[in-house]
Amino acid sequence: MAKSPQRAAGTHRRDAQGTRLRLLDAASELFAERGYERATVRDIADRAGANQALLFRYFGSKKALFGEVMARGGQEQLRSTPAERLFEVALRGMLAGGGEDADRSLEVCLRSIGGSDEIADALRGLGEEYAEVLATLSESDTGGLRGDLALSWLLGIGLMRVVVAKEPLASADPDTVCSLVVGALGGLLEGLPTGDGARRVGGDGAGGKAAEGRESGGNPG
Amino acid sequence: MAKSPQRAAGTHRRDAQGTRLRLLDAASELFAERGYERATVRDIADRAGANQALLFRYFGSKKALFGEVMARGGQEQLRSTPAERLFEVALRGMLAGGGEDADRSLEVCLRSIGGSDEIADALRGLGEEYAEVLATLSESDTGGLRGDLALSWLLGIGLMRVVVAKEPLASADPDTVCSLVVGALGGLLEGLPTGDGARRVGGDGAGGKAAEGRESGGNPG
DNA sequence: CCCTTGTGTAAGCACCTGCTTACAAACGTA
DNA sequence: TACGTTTGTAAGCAGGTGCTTACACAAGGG
Repeated sequence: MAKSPQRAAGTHRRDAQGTRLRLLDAASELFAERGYERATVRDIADRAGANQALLFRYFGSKKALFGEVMARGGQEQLRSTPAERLFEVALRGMLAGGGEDADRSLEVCLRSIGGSDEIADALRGLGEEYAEVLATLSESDTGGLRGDLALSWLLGIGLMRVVVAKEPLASADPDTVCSLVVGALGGLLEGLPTGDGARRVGGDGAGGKAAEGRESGGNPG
Repeated sequence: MAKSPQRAAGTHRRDAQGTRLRLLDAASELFAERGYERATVRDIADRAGANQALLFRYFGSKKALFGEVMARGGQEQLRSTPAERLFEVALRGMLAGGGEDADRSLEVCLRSIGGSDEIADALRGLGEEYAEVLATLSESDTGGLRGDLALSWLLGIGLMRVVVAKEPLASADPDTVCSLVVGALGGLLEGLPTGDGARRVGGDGAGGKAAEGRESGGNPG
């Protein structure tokens, strides 16, 4: 997987850029799977099929490698998505789980929380950018707080679903989850559209009625 | 603080129960402050004013100590609080932060997430009980999922406020936060009352209007 | 007094961590 | 071929971890 094609068997071709990239990919995977602390440089180098000394030659330290991993992914989604769709896109990305080239930055953060203060700083930095965009969806003077609360829910859902694997959330249908969350969040961020998946909510009882109540209540836009 | 009173200066009285309790308290504090991994047995023993060998004599292993810490606190709140008030009580407890004898179990979980799979199991176990109660607040067939989503928000808020310290959420007024969250959550858990703090939401814009829309929409009780 | 039992203590063990160093093998060039 | 540079490798270092062991002190009883 993700192995350089011009790699003969037995003999090692010298390809600095290639091994650097393989190290970056392996680090991205392992950070997402185990978090910063539990992903050791030996494991990362092993998965990349490289020696750990190369890791330090190319990146200097484990923390610097973590920084490059976080800087690589994560922010394209943030900039290529319009504000009113950012929440649903991020939520769906998290619900879809670790696909081939999915953005696992949030997952990395979630699993690395306890690691060190610098990791918390990194998550705060990424959170600033998301929350800042989300805050624009409310015209209230508590817009910043509302953006934080929306982001909190996003991360909390990722926490329970991806990290803790709590049922029934862990294997719930992404459409259903997205619908419930986006519907309830309409009360916080009035600029949030109901979106694609926010319409069909499987078979729902009285709760769905309340969500629809917000819709019929009129979207002040 | 929390030191046995019959402890003379200089001379050490032999009090197994006392040191056991001091170890338990120190562990509770340090697990909450740093999470499971970063709280070392040496630090715990030091804070308790005891030798780390005693820690292993009394508890067997670090994981067993963690288990006793988690088992001690945490569940009284769960059982002494009626379902429809559980969310707000837990949220307010988390917003209030680590008071004297506050229940920091959730905080411990949040900071220990990445630690090991057993820690995730512990959090899942605690989450089961909370989500199970919250699920009773919806009569929908997606009640379990709704309970999980509410719990996710609770933990996400704790994550961003206590661990990440993201502003403006970190220093936001608990009443305001509680009001916004409980209001928005009314769309998910129709059995959730607006509660004490869910009424006065400072100066709010159109978002509050939507929340009121749910109220006037009628609570199908 | 000696002896046994329970409590507290220091030193150490085996292992793992991030990181470094000395060296071998593959190139490019002359 | 011979040389220097770049890439890859194995071994090791200093420090920290959970946990153990050997031992010193305080009781209580004969």
